[in-house]
Amino acid sequence: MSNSEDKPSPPSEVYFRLFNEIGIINQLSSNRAERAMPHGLTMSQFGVLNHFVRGLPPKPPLELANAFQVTKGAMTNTLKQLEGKGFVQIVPHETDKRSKVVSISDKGRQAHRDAQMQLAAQFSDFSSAFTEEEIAEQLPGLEKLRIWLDENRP
Amino acid sequence: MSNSEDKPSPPSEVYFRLFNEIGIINQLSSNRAERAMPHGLTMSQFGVLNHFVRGLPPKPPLELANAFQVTKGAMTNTLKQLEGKGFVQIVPHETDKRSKVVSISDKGRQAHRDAQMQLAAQFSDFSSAFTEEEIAEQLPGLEKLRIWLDENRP
DNA sequence: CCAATATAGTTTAATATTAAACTAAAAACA
DNA sequence: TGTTTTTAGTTTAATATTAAACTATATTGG
Repeated sequence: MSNSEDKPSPPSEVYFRLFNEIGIINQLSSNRAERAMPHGLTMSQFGVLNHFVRGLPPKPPLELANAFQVTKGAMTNTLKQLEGKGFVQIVPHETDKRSKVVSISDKGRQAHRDAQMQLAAQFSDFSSAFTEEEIAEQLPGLEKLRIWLDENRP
Repeated sequence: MSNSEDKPSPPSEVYFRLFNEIGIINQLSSNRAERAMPHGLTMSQFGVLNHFVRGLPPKPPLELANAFQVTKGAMTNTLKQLEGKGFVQIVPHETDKRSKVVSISDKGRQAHRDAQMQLAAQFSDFSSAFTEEEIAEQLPGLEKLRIWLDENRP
């Protein structure tokens, strides 16, 4: 819809198109994913559950904020919601009284499983349309971009 | 940061990682781009200017909302800002009195040029790190994804 | 040891966005 | 033709997010 012209591009055009495509894919896929979320989870909340489900150890809110590249205030809000639903525990840090430690609860793990089921259903047509190999081919290039952008934040 | 484990993935894991990588790249690149924006432009506002600068003809707000996949209300807001800055004109539709027609102004074209300059500067280190060929290789795969997701919105 | 500075988390005000209600005009249809 | 239903745009209330101010604790450096 937005643009499919074949004009000879000025040099920087290729970079622009890269981020444009990625932006559109992100919007379309996020829209899909959000519709699938159970338990009134937002994508931000799901992201936190996912983080811990992947085996990463309990950690303070600030580390989570950094990992997800949001402000401390945003993470305060996200964690408040998750705690309210009983999906995470938040306890004082043992030695540093300024800090806290967040960990996932059994209820949180179950909610994450539910969410994964819904996601799989919501994206079943997608996974029929694209083979795993086809997708896997894209990953290294994207990872390289992601790593560079992460390590060279302005 | 978020995850670099090498466990044997369950089938759907590849798809998940695809959208995860894309989400992170989008966030990092949007962050960069937003910092570069002059004239108090948001990315949404820049998107509208960019649309018209690419030679697309004047069109009603609803078509813009659809093109950018935002609600009519969001587009009302974006256009109000752009009109306030004098970067677009909004006139009544000739025949359909419910509708309006949006077009870019000379001031809007200049603002877009300014923005492009700033963007080029903000991403100069990126374009040093990745050749055009390298990026161009990624585009067809991404386009295919974008087109499928666009044509198969749930 | 104490004062200055840095850090973790919360709160506040502002903003962009969405879904839904609303208004006005056009299209369908009977 | 006149009534019903769609459609274009705006407005409203709710929410997620950010930047900045603020509080409490930790660290650093005389």
